[in-house]
Amino acid sequence: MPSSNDTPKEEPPGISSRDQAPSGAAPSAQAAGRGSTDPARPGDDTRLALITAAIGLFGKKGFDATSTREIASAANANLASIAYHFGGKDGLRLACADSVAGRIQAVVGPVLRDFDPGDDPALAQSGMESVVMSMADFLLGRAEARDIAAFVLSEMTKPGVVLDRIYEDFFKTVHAALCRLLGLATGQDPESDLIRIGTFSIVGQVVYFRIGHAIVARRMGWETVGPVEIDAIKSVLLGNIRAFVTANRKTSK
Amino acid sequence: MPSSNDTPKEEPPGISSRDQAPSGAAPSAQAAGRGSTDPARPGDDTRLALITAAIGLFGKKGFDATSTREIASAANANLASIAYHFGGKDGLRLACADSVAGRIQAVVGPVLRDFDPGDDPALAQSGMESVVMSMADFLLGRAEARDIAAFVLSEMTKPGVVLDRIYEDFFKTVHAALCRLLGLATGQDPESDLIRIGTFSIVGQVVYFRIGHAIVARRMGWETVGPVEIDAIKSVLLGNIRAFVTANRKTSK
DNA sequence: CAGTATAAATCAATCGATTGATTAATACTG
DNA sequence: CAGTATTAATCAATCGATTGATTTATACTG
Repeated sequence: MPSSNDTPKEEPPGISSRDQAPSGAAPSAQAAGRGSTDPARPGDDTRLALITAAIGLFGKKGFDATSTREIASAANANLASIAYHFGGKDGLRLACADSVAGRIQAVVGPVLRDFDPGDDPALAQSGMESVVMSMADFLLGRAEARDIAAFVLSEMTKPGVVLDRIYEDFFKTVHAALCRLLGLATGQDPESDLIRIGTFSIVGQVVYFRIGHAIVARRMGWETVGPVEIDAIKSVLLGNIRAFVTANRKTSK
Repeated sequence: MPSSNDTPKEEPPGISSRDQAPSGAAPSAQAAGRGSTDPARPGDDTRLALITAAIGLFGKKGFDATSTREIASAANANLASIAYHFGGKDGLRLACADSVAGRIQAVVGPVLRDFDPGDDPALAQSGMESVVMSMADFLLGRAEARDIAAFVLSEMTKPGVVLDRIYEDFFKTVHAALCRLLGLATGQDPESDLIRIGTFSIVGQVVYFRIGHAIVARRMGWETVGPVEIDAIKSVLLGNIRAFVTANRKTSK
């Protein structure tokens, strides 16, 4: 038995590198539902169940308020499986960040990539509007999205590895794409302070209605935030986007 | 030993009712720095130190991630003093909410109360603008305000007694006052959905730049968020307010 | 295909450390 | 001295992590 046992034991899978989308042109079916064909390793069930349960609990109660026993119980898994699959609670948090970033990227990525406004400002504006409206639907509407959003937002305030990853994988790309649209719609430089900050101010509104939805609902006299209430919010958001474009449209010169 | 020991023990001071601003026309010096004159009970030093330390730690690390020992140590107080003064960790959280609500109310309350735009839309708009600009300065600028804001925002997501109190003491009043101004500026009904949601969308932008300041700074290439960067944000926010008023101004009719 | 060896994954049980809370004794103050 | 306030010490409970054993799935061999 050698004494220089530097590596912990036998390196459980996926504690140091990314877990999903392992290589460049990987089979995209891995992150999705249930790959019954090829790369369905037996432990992936537990992996996914743990991540799903953790995102929900982290979003609802916060990271520190959620115990590993709670997560394992919600995922119908054993307590030790967290350490086995993710190296520990922090590894699970990171895996949740990857999962969230990957899922959102899978939804919003193709839309932003395939949508080419050319040089048509009106088309760019309508693209911007539809993206923001989709964001609002996602953040305010679906119950599963609430957990994801709450998890991301809880990680947004505290700097760390999770924030780095979410930023690189999601925020940077999406924000830059939106700046392209808004810049084209207004005729401004997409990377100007006005457009970059303006884009933040627009998406910030959507985010706020998720964070403060309890306060908003109370002030509005809403018992729940259903489709009708979401439409009311979206109506104002849409007006704000158009007001921004109108107010900041560069005169032809 | 009696068996029907319903009341916990001997009811330490201030676990059930409000502690600060006990009556209506209370001396406003109590919440402020150091009342060396009259109602300075000996234990108030520890009380205030605990609340201050707790707000800072709750804001920075979150409620659940902050231990009572950490708070007591930061406040140079004994661990048991938390239970003595506030009945427990949850009581301290509630006292923090009271303190925050009281302090903000003391700052923003008189401004909103004494400012009477009459029926001048232009005056109402400039009032709205200055209030939002002050909010931005407070939330983005001062370091002490960051803890307060972070504490409030961390409590905003999870319903509970703290949220109730903050809402009643702060959000409801301020939001209604802002709606008056925005309604007058646009000529719309201050309690219409448009104005109420629109007001949320405006203050939501300010809040977002506090929550997402790490992401914003990274995307903008800012190393720190100093006065220059705050001015850049405020410039866009000001433009958004004016764009909202312009876009939603009711034609005289 | 049968039989064995290896690896991956799950399991119950337990570890030391830390949590919030509580106690009894002491110090301060008017 | 009486009441308020602070202190050190201790409580049961729970935390994240780890262990060794066990089960399950895959690979190898003849």
